Amino acid sequence: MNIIEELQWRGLISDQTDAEGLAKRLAEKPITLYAGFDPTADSLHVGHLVPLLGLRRFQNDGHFPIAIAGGATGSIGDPSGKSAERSLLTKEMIQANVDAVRPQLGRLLDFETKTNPARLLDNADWTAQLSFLDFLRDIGKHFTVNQMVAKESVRARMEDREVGISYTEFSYQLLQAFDFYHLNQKFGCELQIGGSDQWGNITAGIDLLRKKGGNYGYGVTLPLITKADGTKFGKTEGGAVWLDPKKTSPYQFFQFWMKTDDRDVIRYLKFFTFLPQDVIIDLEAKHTANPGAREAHKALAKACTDLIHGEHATQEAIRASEILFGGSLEGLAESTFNEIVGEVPTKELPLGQFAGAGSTLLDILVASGLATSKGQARKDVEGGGINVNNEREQNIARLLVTNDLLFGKHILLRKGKRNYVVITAK
RNA sequence: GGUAGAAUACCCAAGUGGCCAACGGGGGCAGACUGUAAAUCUGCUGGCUCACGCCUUCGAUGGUUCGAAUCCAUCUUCUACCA
Repeated sequence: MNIIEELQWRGLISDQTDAEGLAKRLAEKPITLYAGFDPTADSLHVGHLVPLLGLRRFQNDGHFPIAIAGGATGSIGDPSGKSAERSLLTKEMIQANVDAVRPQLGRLLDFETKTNPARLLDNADWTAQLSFLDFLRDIGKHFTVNQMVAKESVRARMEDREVGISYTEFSYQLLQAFDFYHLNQKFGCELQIGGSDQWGNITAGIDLLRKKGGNYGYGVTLPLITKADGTKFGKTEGGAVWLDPKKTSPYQFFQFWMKTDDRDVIRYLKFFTFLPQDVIIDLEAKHTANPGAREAHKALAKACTDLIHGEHATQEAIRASEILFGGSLEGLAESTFNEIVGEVPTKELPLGQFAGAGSTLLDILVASGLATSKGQARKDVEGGGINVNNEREQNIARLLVTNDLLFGKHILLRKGKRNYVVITAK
């Protein structure tokens, strides 16, 4: 099975230019391809994984991947998929974001291999020093406003008279096209992959390749990840699910995948893991036969966490999950409990708060972040949603005292089924 | 620039002098059932309080009134039609 068939089987091809030509080209010899990632935040999130893993899939098949941290494009703002103009980030923020995102991009690609090493570049390197006049003469001349306006991302914004589109964002597609051209000239890059919202930007690049250099380029877009319940993929109560362990801990990351809707889990295995076909087919059979066993969920969560945080962190996340969802804390060894400290959101409070009469459970709930106000905390307790050390507590007058501390220092609070916070007294 | 209309809690949306912390829907949180799933049913959904109650909130500011989301004035922002 070749790479395209593999991607098709996984449902990872949304659209492609010249499918026949690309298949033929790939069969001849390894291709150089790229995908761009604009540093809009100080970390990538799970939504970025699809194109990033896409690069890796090509690399695994012997091709040369290039990941672009978009220091230049990120400073302009891509209008694709955005219903309103975004405010610009400062140059300092962009640089900080690029610095943060680079190692994340790097981690998923292989730079060491002798046969087809990956490259990691910042498009600011070849865009920043280009003068405005040169850009207009060398690049702008090859585009008609007519075709630029026809792009979905631009048209949508032009039709909405309230929001409109700035000249800055309008120009985005030219910058991205220039990237493709530059990479084509310098590294012989012939293929660009990206999310399905990137179609217009990719074809703009292919056009530029042909008009300016007489070269032929290909484009493949990957699907937007959807959820069975119609909500947006990659979001939780706390916002996006980040790859940075400081923003989303490995335990939380692991749990994110564990919570996947049954209807989505097989698709996600195909999208987000490198597990081979036969393994996924086997998991699908098991999942269909006995969904309650959650075999597919476990495999998905493990594979994804391994990939992003490494095996060691994954084992800790699995261990913490087993402890927390395994049942009673009865007879739990301190060393075992310590495994979940820091994995689960942990809040340190002064030991003095538990001395003597102690503090009210309500206050501690607010301090832990599990409840947003005392009123909310009271309702949660009255509603039976709060567990202290895994035992339901419905008394709103409950005080937490030294005696409640496990091993003299911890209290395990839980709201609902799976929102845990470890309180550590110091 | 002129005329008419609109602005309500996370979102949509009722309310047009006291019964309004404000109907209803969505979303969110929790409970039951389960499998850390989905669907379904139930409760909650401004803050403080054990509670009576108190405080803050209906675009902004000022006013009328015993009493205002509701009436008046000014301002701001949006919408529609006209220029």
